[in-house]
Amino acid sequence: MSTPGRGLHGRVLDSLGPAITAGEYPPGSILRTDELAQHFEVSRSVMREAVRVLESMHLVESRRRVGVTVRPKSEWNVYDPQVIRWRLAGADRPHQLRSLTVLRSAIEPAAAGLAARHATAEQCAELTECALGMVAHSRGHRLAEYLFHDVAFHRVILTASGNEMFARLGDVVAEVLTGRTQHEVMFEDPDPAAVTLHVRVAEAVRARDAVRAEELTRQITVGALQELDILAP
Amino acid sequence: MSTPGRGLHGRVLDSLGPAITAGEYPPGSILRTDELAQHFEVSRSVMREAVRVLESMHLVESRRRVGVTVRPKSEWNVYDPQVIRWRLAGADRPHQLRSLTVLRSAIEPAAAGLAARHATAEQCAELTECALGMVAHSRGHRLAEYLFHDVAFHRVILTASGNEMFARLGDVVAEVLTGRTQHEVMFEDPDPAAVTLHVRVAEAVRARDAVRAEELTRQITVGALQELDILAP
DNA sequence: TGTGATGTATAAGTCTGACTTTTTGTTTCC
DNA sequence: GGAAACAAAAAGTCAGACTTATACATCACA
Repeated sequence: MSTPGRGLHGRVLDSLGPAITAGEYPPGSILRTDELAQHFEVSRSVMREAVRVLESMHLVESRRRVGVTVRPKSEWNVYDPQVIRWRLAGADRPHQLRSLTVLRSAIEPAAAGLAARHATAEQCAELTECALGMVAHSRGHRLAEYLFHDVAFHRVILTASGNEMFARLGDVVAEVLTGRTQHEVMFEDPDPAAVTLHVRVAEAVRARDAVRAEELTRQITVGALQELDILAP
Repeated sequence: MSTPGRGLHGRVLDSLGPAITAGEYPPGSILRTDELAQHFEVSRSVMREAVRVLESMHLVESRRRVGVTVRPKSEWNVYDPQVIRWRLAGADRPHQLRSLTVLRSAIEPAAAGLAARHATAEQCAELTECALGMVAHSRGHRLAEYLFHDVAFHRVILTASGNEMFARLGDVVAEVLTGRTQHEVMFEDPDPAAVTLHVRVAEAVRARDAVRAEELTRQITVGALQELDILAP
């Protein structure tokens, strides 16, 4: 997914990023560019580029005569899609998944309300199509196809809200939904109630009923939260 | 604010970042590292580091034999504090301010609800202190002091929610509130109703009344949205 | 003994030049 | 007209020399 191996510095990041976000180098740890460059068998310039990227994510801080120090978790740019992906791939995946689901439950109802006001006719059609796709694949262990339409549905909602900040959370939601299907338990077919809710949200948006779209979406996110509570109470 | 002039590459970013986010180089524009390096009078290595950072923000994409192309706005990492700052300093400041205020109105009520459940005794005390500070400076054009306590109040709420994603929006909210006071109109003393609402939110959190804290915070954010509508309908 | 000035080692920061690799666009040839 | 070979362009990589800021230790002086 995304951009794998865009140069040497990218491969260094794919290795160092997850290590830092996983807490392998605890906050306050001091790294030295030269040592890192040796360890990853790259030149200093490549290593410096990688460090610059980590610095822009507020994962590390580079200071003269000191080295590259790992910053406390509370300062990380946790909205950076790359950071999110690293953390979801690491040990605190459950914790991260919960944080993001709580975020979803705040954002998506509001987005749905706005979508009901601003969605274009085309977006309404897409929404209905996605919902129907979910229905069509909600039985018989067609999880991959179901997920595809589920992700598309939420992306359309977020985009149709007309708010760029909401729209950019599409990747995050996709990551959460995908993660839930792939790594977490999802033995059985999706909850029929959830499927129905999606269909009704699509209807509400098409009917320009902002209040109903918001409330129904809230029910979807509440369901997602409950699902987490069942898995890790 | 933040980290001004952390090296040569930082100064290049301070110049190039705002230019790109302001649309000075429209999406699809092609820049060349060597030319940029000449233009900014820095070495290629410094320029490359700057480009790497812009790349990690998804502002540009670097491809061999092509150059550094500016990505469409829809792909930018709009949650990156640096990007937010650049955009707030640029021409589409009003648009950005509106997006962020809508985001606030989705996040903060939810955060307040969680804060009512999870806030420590110390955080409750801080909250009350902030609210009282707002009251104390709500008259007589003491805008700077009022702002200080306002920002602190919202930071505590977001932190006390216990959700790291919410907590990291503290800087964004601070930026919005500061921007409102500094650049936008705020001739008169703050709205007394808003001040009262903050006091009542503090009370609700202390009383562990999540529903009330959420509802009162919603009223604060609704007020913020209305304020924007009055300024730019 | 404490405090301020001085010195020094260290690691990041910067620059330069040469070389490699990928990719695009053209040209050639069947 | 299409495929294959070619050439040029720009990013990517590397190595080495030099600069600069700064933490820390040392020493002098009060």
